[in-house]
Amino acid sequence: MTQTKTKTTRIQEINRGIILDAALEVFSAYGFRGTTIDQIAEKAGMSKPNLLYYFPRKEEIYVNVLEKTLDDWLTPFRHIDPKGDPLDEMAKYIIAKLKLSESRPESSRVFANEILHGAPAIGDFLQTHLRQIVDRKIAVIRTWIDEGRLAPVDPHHLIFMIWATTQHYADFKVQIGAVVPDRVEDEKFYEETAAAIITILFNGIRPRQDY
Amino acid sequence: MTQTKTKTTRIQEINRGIILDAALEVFSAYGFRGTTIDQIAEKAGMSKPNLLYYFPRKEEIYVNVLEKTLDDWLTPFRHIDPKGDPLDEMAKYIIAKLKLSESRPESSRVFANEILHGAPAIGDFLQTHLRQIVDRKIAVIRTWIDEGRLAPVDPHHLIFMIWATTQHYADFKVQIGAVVPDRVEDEKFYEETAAAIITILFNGIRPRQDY
DNA sequence: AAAAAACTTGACTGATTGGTCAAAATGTAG
DNA sequence: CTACATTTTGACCAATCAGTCAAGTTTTTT
Repeated sequence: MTQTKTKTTRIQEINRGIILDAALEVFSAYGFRGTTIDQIAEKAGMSKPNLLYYFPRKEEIYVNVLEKTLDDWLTPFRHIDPKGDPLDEMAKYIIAKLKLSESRPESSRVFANEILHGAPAIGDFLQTHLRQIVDRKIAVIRTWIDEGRLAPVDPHHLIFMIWATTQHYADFKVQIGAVVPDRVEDEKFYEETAAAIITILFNGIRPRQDY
Repeated sequence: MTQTKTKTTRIQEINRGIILDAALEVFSAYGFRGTTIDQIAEKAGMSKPNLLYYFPRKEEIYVNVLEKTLDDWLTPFRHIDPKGDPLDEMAKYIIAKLKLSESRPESSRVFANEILHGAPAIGDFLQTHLRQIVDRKIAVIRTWIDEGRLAPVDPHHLIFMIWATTQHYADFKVQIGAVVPDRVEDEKFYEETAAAIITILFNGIRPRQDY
C-alpha cells in the first residue's frame, strides 16, 4: 500500500475554497493572461506566497476554477429527462440555464472565454465527455421527434441555439444593458426573458392564420 | 487656416493596414492583455519600434481593430429592410451573419471578447450608436407584428436570439467542432446551419397537428 | 508541554513586455 | 544631385509579474 499521502486538512479545504472563489471573479473579469496572482491573493485576503502554497502554479488555479464552471454549466443539461414531456423539458432547461446566467454570470464568462480562445485547457474534455453527453441527448431528441412529440428539427442546431441564447444573457450582459430600455437588473427581467425565449422557440415567428 | 498637418503617405496607408490585419489575428487568439506588441510586429513583418511608429500605444491598435470589427458586425443589421418581407429579411440577416461568422471569425471573436470583459473600450458606443440603431430596428419589427406579418414576439429578445445564435458559430467554433460528428470545416456545414436555424426560428419546435 | 507538521509572509529574482531614443537607411521634392 | 522629410531598427529602460526562499508563526499530534 504505497499510497501517496493526500491528507487534506481543515484549513486547506477552507483556503482552497476562498482562493477559487476569488479567482473565479478575477478570471471572469480579466481572462487568464489579464489576471495576476497578486489580484487573486488580495481578493482572497492572503499573501501571494501563501496562495502559491495551495496552488503552486497560476494555471492550476485556473484549471480548478474551470472545472467548477464546467460542472455548473453541464448540470442542467444532464437533467433533461428522456421520460418527461419534450416541451416541458426544453422549457425547464432554458429556465435553469437562464437562472444560472443570472446568478453566476462569472462562471459563464470564464467558460466562454476559455472556448473563445480555443479551449487550450479543456479541449480534451470537450471532445470526450461533452461529446458523449451531447450524443446521448441528441438521441433523446431524435426519439421525441420520431414519436411526433417535437417538430422535425436538427437536434444539434437546436441545442446550439439554446446554448447560445441562454449563454448570451450572461456573457453579453453589458451589451444587453446598453440596448434594453429599462433595468436589466430588474427582478422581473429574467422571467420575461425566459418567457419570451420559450415563446419564440416553441412557436416560431411565422404568423399564424388565426386572424 | 491653422489646420493640423495630417498628410497620410502611401507607405503609411499600406503599413497601417498590414498592422491592423496582423493585430486582428493576434488579438482574436489571445485577447488584449494576452497579446504582445512583438507578436503583432512579427506577424506584420516589421520591427516593434517601427510598429510603434504607426501606432504609438498598444491600445490604439486595439481600438482601431475594434472599430473595424464593429463595422463588420453591424453592417448586416443595418441592411434589414423595413419594406421587405419580414421573414425574408430575417432569413437574409441570419444568412449574412452566419456567412460572416464563417469568413471572418476573428472579427467576431475580438468583438465578443471585448463585450465579455465589460466593453471597456466601446461601452460608450454601445450606449449611444448601437442603442440607437437597435431602437430603430425594434420599431420596424413592432410594425411588422402590428401588421400581422410576424408572430407577436418580444422584439428585443428576438434580436438577442439571432445575435446569440449566429455569433455562437464563430465564437464557440471549438466547442461545436468537438460535438458535431463530421467536419465543421465542411463546405456544406454553413448552409445546413442556416437552413436549420431558419426552420427552427420560423416554425418553432412545437409539433404541428398534421399527422 | 514539547516536538513535529502545517501554515504564513517579507524580501527577492529572473523573465517578459510596453515603450523610448538616437542613429541609420530610404524615399521624395526641387 | 542635394537637401529635407519619412521610415526603420538595434539597443536600452523601467515596470510588471510568476514564482522562490528562508525564516517565522500557528496548529496538531503525542
